[in-house]
Amino acid sequence: MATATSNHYGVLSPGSAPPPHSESGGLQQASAYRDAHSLLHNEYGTLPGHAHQWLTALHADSGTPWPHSPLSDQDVKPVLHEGEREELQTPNSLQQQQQQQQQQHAHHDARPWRSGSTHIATMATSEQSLVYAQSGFSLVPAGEQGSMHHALRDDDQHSHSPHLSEHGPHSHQHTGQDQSDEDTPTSDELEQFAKQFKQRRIKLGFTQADVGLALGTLYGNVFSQTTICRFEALQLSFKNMCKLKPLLNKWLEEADSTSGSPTSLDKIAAQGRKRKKRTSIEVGVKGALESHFLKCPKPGAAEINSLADSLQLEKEVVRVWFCNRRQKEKRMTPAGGPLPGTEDMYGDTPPHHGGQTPVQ
DNA sequence: ATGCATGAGCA
DNA sequence: GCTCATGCATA
Repeated sequence: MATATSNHYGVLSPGSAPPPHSESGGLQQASAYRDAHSLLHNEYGTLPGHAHQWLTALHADSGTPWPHSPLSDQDVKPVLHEGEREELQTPNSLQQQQQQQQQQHAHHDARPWRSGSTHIATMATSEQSLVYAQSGFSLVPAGEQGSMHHALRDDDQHSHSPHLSEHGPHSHQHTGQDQSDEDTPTSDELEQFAKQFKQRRIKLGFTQADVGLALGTLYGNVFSQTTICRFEALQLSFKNMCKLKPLLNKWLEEADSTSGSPTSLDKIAAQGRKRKKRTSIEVGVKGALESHFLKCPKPGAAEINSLADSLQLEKEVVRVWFCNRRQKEKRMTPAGGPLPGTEDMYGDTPPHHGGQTPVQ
């Protein structure tokens, strides 16, 4: 509302926006294609020169990696129809995430997610350590990271929302790997689940976009390919992961049981809101921004102004860039995740891991 | 898969 | 104006 720069929306394509998902019929597509695709596609090659990533980013302000509370939701998407599914409609949350913000500034209790299975004493010394710790975990098979896993702290799995996202009349599960779909999962569980989810999804021949749409038909909450992708890649906040997990879990069950039968994939998806054209920030400029970010991850308005001025960018662009940058820091998995040859950063390399395809 | 963007809710 | 959830557009 404040500075709605130069974007004007209101352009809607009522019911037209053709989602070219000509694949959801159950043909071929996804499986093989996606496989190969992602396998040889580690394309964050656009990185200008920031190899430092998360390791260098330590700020004294909000050191805590994931200061969120694992439960709560806020979004009640306006897309649901009055005849849809009532069981799953996320109850309107009143107090979402603001509390966390305060908490994260106020303190940082070094409480690991995993309820006391291991301790993180080694890193609890400073906030910086926490940052390191976070970035540290990337691709370790769940269950092996006894030496040093993420020091995550969630605060309140109780503060509100009695129970929300799921709890349908479902009481069956065939997968036999999941047991917690109603309590707060640990980061390990999330990682594990994400992995299995992706695997199954591909096996069943669904694309990430398909799943996003299906969630809409199942729960009235549509999600984009992006979100599904980020879930699988653990690139969401812990809280967000927790929220999506039950949904995706349910979808898995659905997809599995109805694998083969025509699933009614309808549902409108796009209510076109015209976006501002994506600004492409040049590598040089990006580098400058990152430099500033390292020094000051939270520049004030004045600083943003001068920065924008010297870099010849809109102030809004700079502001958003910093916002996104900060947000990125808080994700479960930094970005790119599995770096080649970086699996034993801590000398804790287990002789083996898992037994299936690691990642794809 | 990811970069930039929008918007809700809050301070 | 921030955080946080989310997604269009794009590499």
